[in-house]
Amino acid sequence: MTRLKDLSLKTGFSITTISRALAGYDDVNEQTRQQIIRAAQEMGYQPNEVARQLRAQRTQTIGLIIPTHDQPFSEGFFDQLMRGIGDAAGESRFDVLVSARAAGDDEMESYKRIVGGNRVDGLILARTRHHDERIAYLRKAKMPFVVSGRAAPDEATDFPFIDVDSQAGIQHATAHLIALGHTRIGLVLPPPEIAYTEFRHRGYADALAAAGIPYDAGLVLHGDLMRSGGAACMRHFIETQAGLTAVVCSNDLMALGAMQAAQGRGYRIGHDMAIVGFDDLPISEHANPPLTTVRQPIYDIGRRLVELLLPIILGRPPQETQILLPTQLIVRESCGASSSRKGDWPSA
Amino acid sequence: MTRLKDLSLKTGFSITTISRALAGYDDVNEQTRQQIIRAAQEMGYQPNEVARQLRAQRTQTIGLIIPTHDQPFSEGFFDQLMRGIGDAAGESRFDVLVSARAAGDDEMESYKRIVGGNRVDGLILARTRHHDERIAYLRKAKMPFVVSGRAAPDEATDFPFIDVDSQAGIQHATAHLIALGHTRIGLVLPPPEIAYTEFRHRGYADALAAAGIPYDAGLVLHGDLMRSGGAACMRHFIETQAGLTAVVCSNDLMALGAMQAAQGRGYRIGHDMAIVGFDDLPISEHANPPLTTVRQPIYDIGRRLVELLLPIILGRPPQETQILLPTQLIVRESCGASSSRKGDWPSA
DNA sequence: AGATTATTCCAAAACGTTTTGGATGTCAAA
DNA sequence: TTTGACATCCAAAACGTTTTGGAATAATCT
Repeated sequence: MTRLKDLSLKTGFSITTISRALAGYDDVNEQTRQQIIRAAQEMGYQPNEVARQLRAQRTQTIGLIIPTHDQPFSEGFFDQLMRGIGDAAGESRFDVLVSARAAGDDEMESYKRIVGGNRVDGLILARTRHHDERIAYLRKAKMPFVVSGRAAPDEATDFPFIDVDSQAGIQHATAHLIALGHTRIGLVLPPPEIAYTEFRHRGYADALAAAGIPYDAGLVLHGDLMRSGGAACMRHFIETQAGLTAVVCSNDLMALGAMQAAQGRGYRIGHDMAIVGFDDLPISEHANPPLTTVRQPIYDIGRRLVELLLPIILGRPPQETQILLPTQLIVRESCGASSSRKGDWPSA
Repeated sequence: MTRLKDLSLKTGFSITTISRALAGYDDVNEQTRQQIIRAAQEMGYQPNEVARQLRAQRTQTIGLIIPTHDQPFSEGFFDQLMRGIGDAAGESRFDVLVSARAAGDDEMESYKRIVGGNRVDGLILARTRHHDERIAYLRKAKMPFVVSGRAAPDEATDFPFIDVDSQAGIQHATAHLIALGHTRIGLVLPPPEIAYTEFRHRGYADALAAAGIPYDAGLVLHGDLMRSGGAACMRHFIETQAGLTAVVCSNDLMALGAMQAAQGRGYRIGHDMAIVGFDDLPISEHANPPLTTVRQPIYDIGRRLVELLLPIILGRPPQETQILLPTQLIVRESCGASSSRKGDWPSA
């Protein structure tokens, strides 16, 4: 690769002048500049970004560490998030460094290597956990970061985040089922260690309380956010909760798993079993039957994470650094609302 | 952040000795080494990766430039590919630099910035195009790269790649429809500029020829690889090709779009209209009805791209650098094979 | 003319590593 | 007592930039 030194040799000007000419400083003669630019083009000069990074102590790069083995993003989720992040970053000429946690390697090691190793100017965190040690670490390291998802309701959220109001979202979904006549409604939550789990739990409880339906702990299970978890929970419901007619799942993948499991036991989704999900993945519209779900704007979340992070990196943090987006209930067939038998669900 | 210099100040040893102690050289006294390691831990030393990169002229990073605005990856596709890439890269302690092409920015600029800027040790290319200028550039720049998808059949494929045998895949799918009794079968191809388009075209033609069915150019359309394109093609088929009873789509997204369009016109998929796709996205199993499709192992392709690229980067290219993986026909309901009315499709 | 001000250029330092090529001191062998 | 051999350490160079703080020359003003 051509370096400034090569251009210096070729044109006879010093490295300093070459650098300044290309950077557009006005203390270089216009004729000289043209000559240098021509030489740079001829030799196909591209500045060495690594050297720039070292010198400037900035990388023009955003980091994203993705969970992969234990709890991968839902299919269809990462896609959209990454696209939002990539688009917004690209527009500001930032790149995205994606690191998958090496198998057998401690997750924090990845963070320390990337952050301590000065590979990024800022980081995007996904899937907030209780007393998240990653957040504590980043704060101590003074590395700019934004988080997708706030802390659990009983913990302080003293960091910038983008989140959806999933409590209200689940509440709407549950209330919708109640309005359709359901009274025994199951809830499949994410694993307890995930911060947003409690918001979804509360949204469900809120809706029951508003309708005067007693809360039954037997109707609440934790799944693994994957299809298999949703299926397992549904089977458990079927075996232990005879009068149950509807299930709220904390994400679409579990809802799809639950649908399959119920269908496997002879239930007709939207007829003798209602199911709603959360996310509105592209999948869900095409599910069989199409899934009623709580939509969160994943692509947009990706974009806004970057739009929030960049000013923080540049030292101009906006006033609003904690952003809660609304969700939207998308009613399709899996809840039975658009079928003919609306309102006459069997009671327990 | 702590630097070697800080450790030097603290322990009294030179920067050289610190560096060599931590790197495990045997020309440093064991007691000294322990002392240095202890100091490094106390001060939370993390080597500056950027400085390392500059010095070593290696980045331990793989580049991936994703198409985003004009022709984004299918939802569910990038997910899996990225996970395969991330996992395999992580296992070898490589990171992945993902760059989204900035809006209004020429795509080649992204490549030049990343490659010429020395930001990566190697690159993964997706979506080979005809006479792909990216490939020409990378070869000239002597940057290691691997490609997901070979060149079009009439062009030389003189580069390392992983691909699936989509010609055989489409042929199987088409033959399957023929075996079910279909004779007028539509084909929705990818845009003509994509290299693999012609393979899919040929697979379709092969199957027709083997069954003695004449090829009809009116039954072949190009879509945009997105849902909308599949829907548009299906509507066009319905309006212009009265006797058509089946459509082969070049990816699942277009198949889903085609399904919706046909359903919108009153067709019952798997009964009076058969549809098959290509990819086997997670979506497809849950489609309504479940989509018959040609499965390609996307996650595995991601992994193998990395497993092929890394030895090339390290200067030990394997013998086999052009890998063709088999596909698998996944028969579900959208082709009608598993319905009761097998074999009695109306003829044109 | 001499003094000031522009204009145009550049040497050297710095960013944080790793590696090269010794330097220094110690100990055993001659 | 000298000579290697070995153990332990380190100064300096290099990776390719950008920036600092002038230097040299030419143009303009008293």
